[in-house]
Amino acid sequence: MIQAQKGTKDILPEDVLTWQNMEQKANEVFSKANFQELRTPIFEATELFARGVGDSTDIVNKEMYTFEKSERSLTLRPENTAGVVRAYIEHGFSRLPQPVKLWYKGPMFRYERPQAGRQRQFHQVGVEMFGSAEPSADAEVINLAVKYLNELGLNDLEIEINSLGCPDCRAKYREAIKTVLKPYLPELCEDCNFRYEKNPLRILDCKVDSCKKIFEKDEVQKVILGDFICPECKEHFEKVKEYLTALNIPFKENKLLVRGLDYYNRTVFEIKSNNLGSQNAVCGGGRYDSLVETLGGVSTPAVGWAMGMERLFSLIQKFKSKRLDVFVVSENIAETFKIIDELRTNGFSAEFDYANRKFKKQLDKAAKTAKYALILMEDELKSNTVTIKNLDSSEQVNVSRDEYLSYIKI
RNA sequence: GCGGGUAUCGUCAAGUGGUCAAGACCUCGGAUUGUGGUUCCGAUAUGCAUGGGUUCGAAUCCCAUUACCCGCCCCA
Repeated sequence: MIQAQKGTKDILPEDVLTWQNMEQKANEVFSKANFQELRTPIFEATELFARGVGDSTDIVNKEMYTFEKSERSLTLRPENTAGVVRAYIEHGFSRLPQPVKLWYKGPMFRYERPQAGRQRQFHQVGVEMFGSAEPSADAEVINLAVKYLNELGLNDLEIEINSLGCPDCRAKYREAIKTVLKPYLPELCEDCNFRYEKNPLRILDCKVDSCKKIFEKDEVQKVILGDFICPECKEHFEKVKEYLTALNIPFKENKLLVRGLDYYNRTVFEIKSNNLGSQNAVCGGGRYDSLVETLGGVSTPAVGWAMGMERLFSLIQKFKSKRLDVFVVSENIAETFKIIDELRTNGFSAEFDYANRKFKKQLDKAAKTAKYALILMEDELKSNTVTIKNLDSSEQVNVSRDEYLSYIKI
């Protein structure tokens, strides 16, 4: 027996309505803000992700689905920002009126050990905004995330924001952290020692208790809470917060929030839920002003985010599939087809029994699945009528074939 | 990559070495052949993830493998 592969899942018919709702709401919310959908390929050149996402990240280092085909190295997209940026450059979007505002949805692939809220094939919906370095762009994009979540009925999620500063101030911060933590290196965990060299900012993300204790020391706190960011970055951040406040969006500043992808600068943010288990982020994003240039385009500021749709799915209220409008009960297949076609053409959902069951069984099935039973047995056929039975009220009428449609009220 | 857990019908499950592997839901058939969702009756795993072993005897014990779940890491 061949099964779905580890970390992949079938989205079953019973869940599809809920998924369609997530997609439709995305379209509605983003369209209203004049964001347009962009659909990029599922696979891209491996190099795009190596350069775009950053080769110090786990995503690029150990989680990519990479394969060779006719001497090219290709990779199933592990995220979509790099692909969107590639398309932006390739189609000369920099010549379009700026900002260029895009959104996307679709499957992403990461080779990880699956667990709650983490699959190997998963879906993201995301928003990217190019060409504005203004804090209003950051706020707009966060605003859209919140609007979208609200539309899905999620109102009590925690929003955390932070500013990583620009490359200059980040370098200063990195050095300050390295200096203050240096004496504690032997006490920090193995991972932290590794991070110390590779990405010192991420040390502060560590969940090991003994490490956390060290971060609580006064001198470390002083560095963490200290104002390392330059005046320009600080002003940008202050404006973002001002706009969020104006939008009535509650947020928490989290100085420890550092995102795992290399391309972020200045504003970063996450939206979390307590109902997700250990993978608790539904949304993550931030500003990435250097990525377009890194990938070969003209220097273009940008900001965006992505949400995990499976995580969203587990939080939102599920839709139940609709009851069928009409079930045709008959033993004459040819006449049934005529009626069925007429019903569907007139906007009703309609079905009949394909198994040649007896009258009683057919009505039984109608009662279980539909709002109306349309009876088309010998008597009706003879008199050129149909019997419409309301299966909730049990009322039924016998009416002519010309006017029965008006007796079906949905 | 590391740690923990679980695997019995489409689904949820009982079963802890010895009669034909409970039960429930779903599905299907029937209760004298044109009026239902209730009820009643019946059907449905020679099979207990797979492969070995122990034993007179194994779903039940042992070993290996595989799959899935959960946590770490990382991320959405």
